[in-house]
Amino acid sequence: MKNIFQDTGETRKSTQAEKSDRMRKEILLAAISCLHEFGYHRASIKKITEKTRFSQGALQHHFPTKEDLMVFVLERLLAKSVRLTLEWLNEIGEDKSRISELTIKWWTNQANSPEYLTMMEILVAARTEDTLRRRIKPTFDNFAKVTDDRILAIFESDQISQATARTLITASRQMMTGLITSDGLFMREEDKQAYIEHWAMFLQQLFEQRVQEAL
Amino acid sequence: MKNIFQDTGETRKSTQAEKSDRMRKEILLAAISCLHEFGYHRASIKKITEKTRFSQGALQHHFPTKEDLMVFVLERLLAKSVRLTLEWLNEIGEDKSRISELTIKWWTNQANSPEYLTMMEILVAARTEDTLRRRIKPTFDNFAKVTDDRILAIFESDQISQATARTLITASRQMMTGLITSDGLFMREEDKQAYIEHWAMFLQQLFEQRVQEAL
DNA sequence: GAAAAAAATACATGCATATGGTTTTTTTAC
DNA sequence: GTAAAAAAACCATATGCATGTATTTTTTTC
Repeated sequence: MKNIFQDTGETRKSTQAEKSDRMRKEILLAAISCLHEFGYHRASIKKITEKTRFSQGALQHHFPTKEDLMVFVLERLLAKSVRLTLEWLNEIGEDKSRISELTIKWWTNQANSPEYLTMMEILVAARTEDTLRRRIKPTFDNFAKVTDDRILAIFESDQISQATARTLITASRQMMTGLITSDGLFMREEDKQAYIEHWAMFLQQLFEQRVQEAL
Repeated sequence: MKNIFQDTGETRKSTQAEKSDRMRKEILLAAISCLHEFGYHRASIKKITEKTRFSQGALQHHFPTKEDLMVFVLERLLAKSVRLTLEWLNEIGEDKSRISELTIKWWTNQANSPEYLTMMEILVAARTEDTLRRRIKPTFDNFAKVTDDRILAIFESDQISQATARTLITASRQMMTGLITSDGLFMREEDKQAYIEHWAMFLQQLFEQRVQEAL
């Protein structure tokens, strides 16, 4: 809990809360690293602990169960993803001729990153872990709603229909998800990059209704 | 191994080989069921065994390690998927006005099936399990090559370029993969269906170069 | 009926989660 | 400033499960 006396004029910071925050941050980074390296089930509490300066007991003081930690990790990662995605959508709204460039950027900065893979690991596990799935559902519903609203707002008075814009943007994200979790496993990095670039160019032309030349 | 005496005139069948085959088939079904229900890591040898009429020792006589079994399951599933996908591509080649209908069919019969989810479970696990990944790589490379060749052949002399056709078809598959493993976790079945139908209609119009009206 | 293969049984090993109690550090109150 | 209280961190361990091995029994094949 934050120090509620912070704005009473006192210069003294809440050391305990600070330490706690720093520890949770360090645990978060260690957990992401392990999930990315070992996958959900082989990312054990022990391995995560070993990547921090702390003991297993200390970690389990903050997160009594592994599921608690995983929910925390997913919420943090998804919050960041929401922020970046909204910024990204705003950039598209400002200048729709940059869709191609921005799609490639989203791939490079988001989809093709350890953090995104980490989210996928947790999500895939959540399919078969009922309580985990129930706990992260609200976070995800919020992500879906917030981004969806923004897409609708951005393409409100556009040539392209809102439904089409939504389908294309959603399809792009899902496609990249598929590309990192399965199809991309055996592809070379440069082939994935080339594929994304082709897709991005294609999207640009669709949004500009110049598809005749594209085909 | 098949009985090499089958065509010597003897009516007696190779009982042992037959039993062995039937057993592997039963194990395959049990493994798919467990992978679908529990995910890769919680689908234990014990649980799989309990879904068959056999003992754990019997199963481990056929598949000494869990990885051996997983490789077998993936190879069988992927072989079936290759067969269905080639049939599907042929249908598209025969009548390109059915792309919309056939895309929905591929979703219903393939992507949105327990077998496909099972493959995804193994694939996601393979990202972080090095030896498993190495063992299934050839199978996957073959899938990629065979389907790619067929796509190129089908769109050889088409209005739409081969590269574009390949990108769209690959994107469709990757998108569906993303839809079942992550994005779709919290979507209602009918919303996923509606989404796919919109995408399918969209694809159809792209392939027929009537995108102007679609937007 | 003997040899080989398949199937069942029992078990050893290792790891992962989570729990209980203990020590240390930090905060609060006098 | 110091003592009590609370929080954080640590340590040891119980419990359970999963994999894989070794041995025995049954079935099949020749």
